[in-house]
Amino acid sequence: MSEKMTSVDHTIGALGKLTGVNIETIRYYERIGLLPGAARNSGNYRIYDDRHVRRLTFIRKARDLGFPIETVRRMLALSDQPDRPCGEVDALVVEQMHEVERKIADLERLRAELDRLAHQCRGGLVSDCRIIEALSP
Amino acid sequence: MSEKMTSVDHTIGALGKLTGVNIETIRYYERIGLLPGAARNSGNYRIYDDRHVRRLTFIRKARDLGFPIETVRRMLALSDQPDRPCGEVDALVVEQMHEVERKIADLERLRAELDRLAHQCRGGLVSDCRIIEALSP
DNA sequence: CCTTGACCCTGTAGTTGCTACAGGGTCCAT
DNA sequence: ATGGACCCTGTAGCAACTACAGGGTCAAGG
Repeated sequence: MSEKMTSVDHTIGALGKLTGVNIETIRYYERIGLLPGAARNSGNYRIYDDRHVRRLTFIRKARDLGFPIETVRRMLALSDQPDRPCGEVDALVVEQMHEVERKIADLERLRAELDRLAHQCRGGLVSDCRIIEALSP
Repeated sequence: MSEKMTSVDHTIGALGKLTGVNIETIRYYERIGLLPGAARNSGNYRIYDDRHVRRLTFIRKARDLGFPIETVRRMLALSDQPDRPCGEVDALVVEQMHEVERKIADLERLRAELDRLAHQCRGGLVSDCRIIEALSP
């Protein structure tokens, strides 16, 4: 017996439901070479197998963590080379974490600024609105 | 005497330097109707006056606070109607603050997730990388 | 057998907010 | 008059999708 389980085939709609990825997005991933092309049935429908399901699930999880597409591409390439050290993968994760931390810091600064601004409203007319004043030179 | 100060004219490059806005961006703002068109000199150069400087400064500050362009457009429209109440302006600021807070919350969740992931690296081979495992189904 | 509705196909254009050319014209100081 | 800095229009590109338009396919019900 093969050690592989029987592989189920899916149309693009079924794959989308399984992975939570929009159909248009799946086709987009194929177009940019992120997800390998699928076999086609007699009516030219894409037919996906379990490897596609695994790969697209990987992509979705990585995207949900905010990794850019090009990084996901590199991660997939790495995951296809089992004897390379794990360090590069780890580095990508750490870099993404720093990126997220930078964004958080930027937004915290914005939040403080907006908070300051919002508290200046005295409910009068635009002509003497502190918010608009603050944005004017 | 007019109560207006003498208005200085600027080319697009000078306006860019004054406000810290890229020249291409200034032309873009004109194209989308955010900044009014400028007068032209005999060589068809745009010539800006102080009202443009004020308006573009307003735009830049609002954009720096993360307000979407369409919101900036509404704010500018409001600031042109001095006898309307300030409440709508305040509402836009508050909504933007909530938006920023939502984004921060999303990113905090990501950061925690990434942190968890990064700490799983044991420095081995890709074939037994916990990070890649975690992203696979 | 035929129809109907859900599904699928390709290809292209739109989104947001710029940024980057290409291929020209203008201004001014030397 | 010439060189370099500046300006013009128009278009295309970026990220990462999303939304059509205008078709073809499939399976179930009548």
